Amino acid sequence: MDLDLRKLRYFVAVADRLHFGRAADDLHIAQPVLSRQIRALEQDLGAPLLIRDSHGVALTDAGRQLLTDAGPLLASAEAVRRRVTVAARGSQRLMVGFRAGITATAAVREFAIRHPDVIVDVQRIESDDQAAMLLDGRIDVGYVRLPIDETGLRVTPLYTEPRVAVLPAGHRFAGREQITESDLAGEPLLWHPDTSTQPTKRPHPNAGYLVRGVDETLEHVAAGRGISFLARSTAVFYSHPEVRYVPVTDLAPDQVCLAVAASRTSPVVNDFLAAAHATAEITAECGNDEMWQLANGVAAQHG
Amino acid sequence: MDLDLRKLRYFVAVADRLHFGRAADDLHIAQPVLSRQIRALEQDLGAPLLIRDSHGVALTDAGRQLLTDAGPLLASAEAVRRRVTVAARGSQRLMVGFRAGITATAAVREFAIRHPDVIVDVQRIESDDQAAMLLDGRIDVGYVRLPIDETGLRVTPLYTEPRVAVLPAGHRFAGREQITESDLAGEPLLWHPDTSTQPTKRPHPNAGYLVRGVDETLEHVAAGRGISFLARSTAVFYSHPEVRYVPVTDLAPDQVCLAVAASRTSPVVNDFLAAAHATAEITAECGNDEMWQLANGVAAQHG
DNA sequence: CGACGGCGATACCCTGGAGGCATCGCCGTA
DNA sequence: TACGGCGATGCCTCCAGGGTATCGCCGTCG
Repeated sequence: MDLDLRKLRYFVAVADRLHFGRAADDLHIAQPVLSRQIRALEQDLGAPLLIRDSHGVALTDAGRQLLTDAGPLLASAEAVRRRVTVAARGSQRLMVGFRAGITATAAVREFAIRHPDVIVDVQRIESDDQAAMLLDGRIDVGYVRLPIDETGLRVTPLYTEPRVAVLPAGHRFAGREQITESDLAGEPLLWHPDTSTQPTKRPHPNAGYLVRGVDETLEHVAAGRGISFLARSTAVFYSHPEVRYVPVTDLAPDQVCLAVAASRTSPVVNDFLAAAHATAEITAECGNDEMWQLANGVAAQHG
Repeated sequence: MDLDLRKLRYFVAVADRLHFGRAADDLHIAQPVLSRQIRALEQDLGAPLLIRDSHGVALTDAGRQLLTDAGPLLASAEAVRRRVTVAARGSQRLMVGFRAGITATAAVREFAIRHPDVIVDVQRIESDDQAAMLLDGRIDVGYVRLPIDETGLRVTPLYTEPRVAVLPAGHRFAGREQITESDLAGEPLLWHPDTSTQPTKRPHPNAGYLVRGVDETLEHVAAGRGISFLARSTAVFYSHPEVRYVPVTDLAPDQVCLAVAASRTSPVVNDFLAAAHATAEITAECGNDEMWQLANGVAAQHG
């Protein structure tokens, strides 16, 4: 009658690996159990999900459909469990996520006027799981940067800010006042894997380097493994002795948005969204010209 | 580890009735089973959900949170199952829902140019479950009318149309060219229950009459049980010998929107949305002045 | 060409959970 | 004080989910 979320989780494991034995290892169960559970799921849904033949395991149409749907459903279930256990503790809590360079302070302060009883936690988030954290309830509201997979989310734009190139200190453009995108044509670019999309797990072209978060980006750029780009406010917040920032005049600006899970409806969340929109200009100030020049002066003395 | 959707469904039944015995009847299981299952769920979540004392059963904070979250989660699970079984049949299908008075023909035709292989089914929907049908996958896209609970949905406005009063043929204003809202002050108004919000199941003030859908509305108005309002295009499509439509000049217009489940992402759905937006003007024509005058002339001869 | 190894399926067993029925304990009320 | 309503408990059965051992198929390699 009802879907069995455990079987669904098992199916996702098999579909990801396309291999019963290894999936069973991942799940810490024996392979025959997994084999039977998948068959039971197929019977339950009345549709074959996998094709097993001598060439290995492949997905059917129904299997592909289930794979795309199962992740969000499991995330929702996780979010429900998380919210219930939080509600059981009695204290009203709101977890706000923010990408590097964004300060939620103004919105939190504004929100606290209306809800002095609600405890607001803030947590930094990264591009590769910003959507997942919203969907599975680890954060209630997120200051996110595009691009983001909007599936299951409600995303509203807040403001934009220019982007800067991240160059090693010895780079030929490192001292420039500004450059254009075409100046950097052919430069090796660090690849930021985005696991928020389908977890197809193909190796990314960084020759094995995992680039996640700003600090790591700066390290890799400093090490000469490639260049990267950052929103200007992020560049204001992070400096590195071996790294220089140079504005790129013709690069599409970075879009900062507010995001919540679409299924999430609560007056507390709505009031925070209102507060965040009301204080958007203050939030945007972190990356304005003044802050940029100030930080740039500091950075210039740094090296 | 994973949430058990069956226990969740059981919990919703108990929370709705606030009575174990009756909830067990609803679920067609014995009361002791239900009692144990709820305890198991509480243990599983690590939080008490219900307070049982001599005064009956009440929800805790955690229980309230779970009740609000459980419905959408169960609907999502249902949607997943439905989509998988449809995908298993191989044929690409798209179910389009539309409220009374709206014709999806133009969008369907436009969509068919791009996707001749996709079978487009259309189905009329009502206000009281338009959101639920989107959330549990019975329809993929909906031409809906506001108000609608946007939780878990992606709703984009299409067009607006004026609204008309629905009056019995013998009403003192039945022959008027137009009236204002204040003219109808004090008139008994039919109440349309909206089960899409919390199913609190309190009796609605219609003295026992269930008013659902346009045809029933017309019957009740004709019987003199009250007056009602309809979007003009709906009035164009439906006529009744004992009922007259009169434009209300100062009533807020009816907003027609497109809606999809927020978790639903598929190129087919997106293409239909694009087609629907592209043909919005054609769709809106059903309620324009010309159609209205034509229908009104017919209706005048009708009586 | 036969032996072997990888991999999913099957056989069989054990335990725990979900269902049923009968009954208890509590409490409000007649 | 007796009774009735209601949720909890005790006890049984049965099946689903977990394990181990093994089979059957097939590709590969000596």
